[in-house]
Amino acid sequence: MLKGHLDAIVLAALEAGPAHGYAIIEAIKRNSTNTFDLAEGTVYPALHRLEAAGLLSSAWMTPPGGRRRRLYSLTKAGSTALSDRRKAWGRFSQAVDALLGGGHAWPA
Amino acid sequence: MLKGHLDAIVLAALEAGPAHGYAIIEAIKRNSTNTFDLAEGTVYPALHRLEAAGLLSSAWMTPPGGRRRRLYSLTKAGSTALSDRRKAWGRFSQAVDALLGGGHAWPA
DNA sequence: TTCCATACTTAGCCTTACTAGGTATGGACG
DNA sequence: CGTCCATACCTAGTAAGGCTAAGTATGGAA
Repeated sequence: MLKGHLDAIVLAALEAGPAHGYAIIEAIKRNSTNTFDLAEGTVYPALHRLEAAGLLSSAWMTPPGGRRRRLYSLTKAGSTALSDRRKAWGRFSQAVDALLGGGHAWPA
Repeated sequence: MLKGHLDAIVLAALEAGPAHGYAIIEAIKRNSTNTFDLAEGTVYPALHRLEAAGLLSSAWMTPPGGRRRRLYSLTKAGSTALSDRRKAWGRFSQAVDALLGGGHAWPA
C-alpha cells in the first residue's frame, strides 16, 4: 500500500521529536486521517531497518508506572535522509500528477 | 521507483488513444520531464498484466514501410480502473503530503 | 555491412511491506 | 483475585512489484 515511501513517512513522524513505535503508528494514522492504518509488522521492521542504516537511534525507556518502550530519535543522517526523501517525493508526486492529469486537471 | 502506481500511469497514457509499447515509454518519459525513464522490462510486463486483467486489449499492426507493433487500447474496464486509480492516487498523495508537510509546508 | 534506433520478450532477482503468528504488562472490571 | 483489553514489542515467511540483464528482430543510415 505504501510502496517506497514508508521510510519518508516514519522519518517525518520523528521530526517533531523522539517517539516509540506504537505512538508512531498512531500518529501516522491520525495525521493521514486513517488513510494509513499500518500494521505493527509493517512499522517495526522499518524502524529496525532505519536504525541499522544509521538514520535512527533508539534507547529503552520506562516511564514511572508505565511500560517498557523503545524510544526512537532521528540522527543527523536521518534528518538529511528525510530532506532527500521529501525532495524525491516532491518530484515523484509532481510527475505522477502530470501524467494522470493528462490535460483535464483532475479535481483539486 | 514507481511502486504501485505504474498501472495508473500506463492506463493514463492510453487514455488519449491507442499506442504501442515503445511509444508509451517515450510518452511517459516526455510527460514526466524525464522523471520516469522506464525500462522496457518494466513496461512490457505491465502491459501484458493489464491485458490479462482485461483492462487493455491489443492488436498487431504493421504500418506501410514500418515495423510490426502491438497496439494497445483501453477497454471499458480499463477506463473504469483508471478512474479508480486516479482517486486512489489522490487520496494517497494527499495523505503523504499531510505527513511529510508536518506543519512547515515544504517548498513549492 | 555494420551500426544504431526502434520494437518486443522474458527469466530471475531484490526490495519492500504485509500476513500472521507470538510474547508480555498495566489497568479496568467483575 | 481472575479475566480481559489496550498497550507495546518482535519476527518468520511470503507476496507483490518492478528492475536487471539478456535475447530476438528489422528498418534505415553511415
